[in-house]
Amino acid sequence: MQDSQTSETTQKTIEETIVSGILSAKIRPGTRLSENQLATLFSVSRTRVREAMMRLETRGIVHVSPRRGWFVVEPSAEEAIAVYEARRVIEAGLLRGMRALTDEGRKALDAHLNEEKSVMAAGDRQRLTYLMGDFHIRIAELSGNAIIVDILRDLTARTILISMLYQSEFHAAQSHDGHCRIFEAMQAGDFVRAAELSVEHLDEVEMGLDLTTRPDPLSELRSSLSLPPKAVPSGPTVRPKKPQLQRSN
Amino acid sequence: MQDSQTSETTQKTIEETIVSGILSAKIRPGTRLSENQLATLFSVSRTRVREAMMRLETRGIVHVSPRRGWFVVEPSAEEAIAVYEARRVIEAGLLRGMRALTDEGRKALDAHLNEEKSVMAAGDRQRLTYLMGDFHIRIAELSGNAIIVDILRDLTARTILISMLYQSEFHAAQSHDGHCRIFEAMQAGDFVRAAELSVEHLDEVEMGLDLTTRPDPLSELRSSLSLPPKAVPSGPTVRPKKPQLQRSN
DNA sequence: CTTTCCTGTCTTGTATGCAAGATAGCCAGA
DNA sequence: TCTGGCTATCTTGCATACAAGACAGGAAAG
Repeated sequence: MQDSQTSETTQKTIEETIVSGILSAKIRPGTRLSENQLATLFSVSRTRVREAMMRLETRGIVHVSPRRGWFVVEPSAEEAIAVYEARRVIEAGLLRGMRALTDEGRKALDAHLNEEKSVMAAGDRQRLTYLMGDFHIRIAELSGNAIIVDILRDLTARTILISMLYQSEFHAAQSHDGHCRIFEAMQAGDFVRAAELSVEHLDEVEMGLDLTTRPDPLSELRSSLSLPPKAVPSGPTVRPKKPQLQRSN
Repeated sequence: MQDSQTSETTQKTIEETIVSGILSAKIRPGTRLSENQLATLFSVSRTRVREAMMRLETRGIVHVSPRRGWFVVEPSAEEAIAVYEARRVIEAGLLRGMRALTDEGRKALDAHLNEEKSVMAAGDRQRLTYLMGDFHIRIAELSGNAIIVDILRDLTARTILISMLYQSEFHAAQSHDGHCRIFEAMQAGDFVRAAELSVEHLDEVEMGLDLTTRPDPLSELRSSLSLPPKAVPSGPTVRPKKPQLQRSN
């Protein structure tokens, strides 16, 4: 938008570089992000880097271990479940509320699915990872609601980190199929069906994870000794929580 | 949570103080938040204050005008619409996905609604504003999904800022009624109905706004001169957007 | 060989200093 | 009276210096 400002551009660049690195699976969960290294890399002082890190932290993408360093988050199994649930809620709610698919929207999604197909054939896995996540963001963009787009972008980034941690093999064809079916329902104007398909699709992907694989081999020991978990989860929780939201398909 | 750490507590305190100030309508949109004043107020250096501001900025709650100062956001009419739409999407999606209301959940909501009623009678408007927003957060908490709770908390804060800008009179009784109806549907186990009622409720509140009232009297002139808008909207938008999501009732 | 402790180094945490833009108020000139 | 410009002051932007915790590696003691 306003690229005339030199100042603001840099911080956003650091943030967006890291986010897009995650979105295309170039940055793994747990990656250390040294303030000094990033500072020299972007030719700025640590101050600016820190600001970017703080922002990314509130977006749930990085995490700081006090006086040890910044790390790309490694979502726990519980967090993984929460992320998928949040996506189901938002994406289903979004599709269900849609009324029509414009011509440009149809074209954009069609082009996207074609690219998915060709990149899948070409075997460019990083690009494919990016596209697979981006499909959902593109749907959000159709709604024209920037708030939802931003939320889903961050959730998608976390989803990709989750895949890198818990996904043994990448069923790209299956995902692509799911996307196509959602698109078909949308084209048919059946957004209720599209919402259902979206939930099913996310379920499929989630089911493809092995959430028993612990990214932190010490976590079991840690919890049995009732030590604090290694990562600060998300934002502050004010009241105690009693979980029980269920699948809606 | 982890109150043992002195360090981390302070930043969160600044952030949460401001957010809860907004949630209870004690802080108006457009309020200037001077780094120096906050620093002396919380007995920390500007550095910490800045970090809190950066976080609040990514949460869409404050906004910085370069070298002029930090301000609590004054959502434009377009942003206001987007916020309500996002809330409809998320809250409806959430309720629709719920399966059962636990006993504690029922009690919590019941107690909440009772407090709404008594505070409404007592006429404590700030507390009432807080409660009216908090009802929706409490529903999110029933899902046990911390991600959704955080998202809705921030959206609720923005909603309250929007009310302060565009709401001529506060139809508290109507809102309370809406809450009660949602609760009844939930108790009856009819979450589809609860979702519909939630959308209707948000529609009602949104309809009660006068979105033609410009908070910035110069905005019309500004736009006719095609100057940039006075506030940086939300996060970065990567692709151009074509708006058209519609009401779902 | 094992254990313990110590110290050097690397990390973030925090404060502070200075730069630079924005603004308001005043003063001078017409 | 009105207009233009200058300056004093207040704001954030950014870099840097130093504090302090974490950790690794080695030396010394058993």
